[in-house]
Amino acid sequence: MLATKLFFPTLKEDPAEATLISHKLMIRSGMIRQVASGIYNWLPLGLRVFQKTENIVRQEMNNIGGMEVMMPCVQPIELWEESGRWNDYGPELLRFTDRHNREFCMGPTHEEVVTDIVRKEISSHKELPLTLYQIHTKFRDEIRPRFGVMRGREFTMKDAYSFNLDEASLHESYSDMRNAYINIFNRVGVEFKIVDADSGSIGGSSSEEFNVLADSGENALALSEDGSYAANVELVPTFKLENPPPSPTMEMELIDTPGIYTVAGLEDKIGLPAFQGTKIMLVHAADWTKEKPSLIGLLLRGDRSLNYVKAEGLDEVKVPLTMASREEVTDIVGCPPGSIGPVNLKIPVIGDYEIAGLSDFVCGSNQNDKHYKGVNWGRDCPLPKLADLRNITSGEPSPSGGGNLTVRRGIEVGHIFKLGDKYSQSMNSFVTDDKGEKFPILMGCYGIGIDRVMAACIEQNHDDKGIIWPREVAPFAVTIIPLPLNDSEVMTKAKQLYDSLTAEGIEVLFDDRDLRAGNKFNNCDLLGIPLRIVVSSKSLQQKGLELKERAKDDPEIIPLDNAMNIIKDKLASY
RNA sequence: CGGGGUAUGGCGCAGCCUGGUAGCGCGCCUGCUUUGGGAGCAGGAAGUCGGGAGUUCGAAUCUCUCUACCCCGACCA
Repeated sequence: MLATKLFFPTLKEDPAEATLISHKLMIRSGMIRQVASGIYNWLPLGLRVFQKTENIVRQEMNNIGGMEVMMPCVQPIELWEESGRWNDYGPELLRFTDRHNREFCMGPTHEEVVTDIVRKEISSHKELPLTLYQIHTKFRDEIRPRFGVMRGREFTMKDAYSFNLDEASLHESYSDMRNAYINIFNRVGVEFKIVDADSGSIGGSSSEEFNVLADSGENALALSEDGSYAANVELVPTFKLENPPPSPTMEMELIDTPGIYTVAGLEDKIGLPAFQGTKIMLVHAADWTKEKPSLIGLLLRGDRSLNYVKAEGLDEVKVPLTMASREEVTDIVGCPPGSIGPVNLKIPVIGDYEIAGLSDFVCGSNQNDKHYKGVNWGRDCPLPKLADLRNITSGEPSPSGGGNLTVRRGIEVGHIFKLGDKYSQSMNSFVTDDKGEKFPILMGCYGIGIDRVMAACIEQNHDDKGIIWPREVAPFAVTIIPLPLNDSEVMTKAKQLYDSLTAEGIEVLFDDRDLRAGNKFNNCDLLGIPLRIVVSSKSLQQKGLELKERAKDDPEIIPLDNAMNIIKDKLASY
């Protein structure tokens, strides 16, 4: 490919709309441009990387016997009513009507449609197991799209679905898929962790997430020292305390705390350590209705954060978890949020296990601008019902016993689920087994966000000059820069090398643009192409070429007559 | 949806407080020089100042309103 023929509008400066490094670099290198919030154009250079990523996924899916299909983006309401998700899925599901006033949605995922295919066409156990997949556009009307294609509304997902007769077969499909994912992410060139995960709105029994480790990640992962335990913090259990709290040493006392409505505020202004404080979150109770709002308080130690998944697991709490509005709190409790506490609170409270260990603690007084200090369970306020409510933090012991946990950030790029018979039951997808009995087909579903993988890959592979693409996803393997353009020997040799590499199936960007060398070098670094070859009159005098790896600082001179082999070796080792 | 912010040539920004001629850098076009890490000089083109309404002799600037985009929170590949 000649650089003069490639449309890749690069930017010297960071675009104003981007904050995340991968987002900035994708725009600056001319890979993508935004069309609307969370919706992007893929320009030629971006699409090259996109298709390479897609093809790695496709190859690995085919390797485990997956069969590619393509299902529609637009899906009818009927299928979603059957599965029950027309109600369960919130405003994230983009719904609309056609000219005949029939209702449709843009598919955020394809369980319903794929189940519909299978229930109509498969009726015997002899036709199982079956794995279907597609690489296709999805639409989720995210509340807040951000970070470029990392969290877009329109995005591309590889979604695979396995259909199995029994648990053993499901498990086999699941572990094949798991291995395929490991191959995929290794080939894409990202460092990742597989963690146990919550199965969320998709439903199903067990699931694992593939997370690319990156500080910018939205997931928090708990990893044990010895590697024996890895889970999304949403899932990591905490336990009842063994020991009773220390004996009280203080009397309960009402103190003035004007303008202080947060634990951080107490810490700043009256020097209270956050772990001596408490906080209470008021959420909608299970029997909450608009007409009759009823709330429940969730009490945590001041320095802890509420775990939403655990909270939603409580019978008393409305799902999805909804924080009470300021008005609801004021109406029901009699004072606005920020000064609420368990002493004489009029609504039920569930406390995190850990609060049982507190004595002489500080809490809100249910009067504005005042807190209690020196509060003790039993004497001043009954100990509430306890449950596991909080997120684990770095340094706590692993549930597996394998040392302490470290919490790290990760970008979720893949998720695999055992769905079981959730969709088969609700959508009536059954097969007859060898004894003539009917069983619901067991399903697994397996997703990879293609766009997200690319962004995550850049998060892990860049420097201050630009992207450093891993070999398999790089838009080109090699750039050739002839210097100067008007030297006929340089051009001849450069062209010969270009032709030889191209003939070997190696993708080369030939920079024939009439630009200064510095422009080309900087562009080349920005685009992140693994190998750069400079053919110059200077190096030709020594019968050599200059070769520089993107990931390394210094170039080397390689002999012209052996250049092909050296380049091929370099690429092979990349 | 709650909170915060931004909107001015293609891109990045200043100007707004204190109303009066729309400016800078990069990019773009022409010419000359230069030519290994985002060149120099000279000349040039390009802006409904996000939309609408209002105040005013006069609005990028003040007021109201709408919209879009970005950031922080609840969602997920």
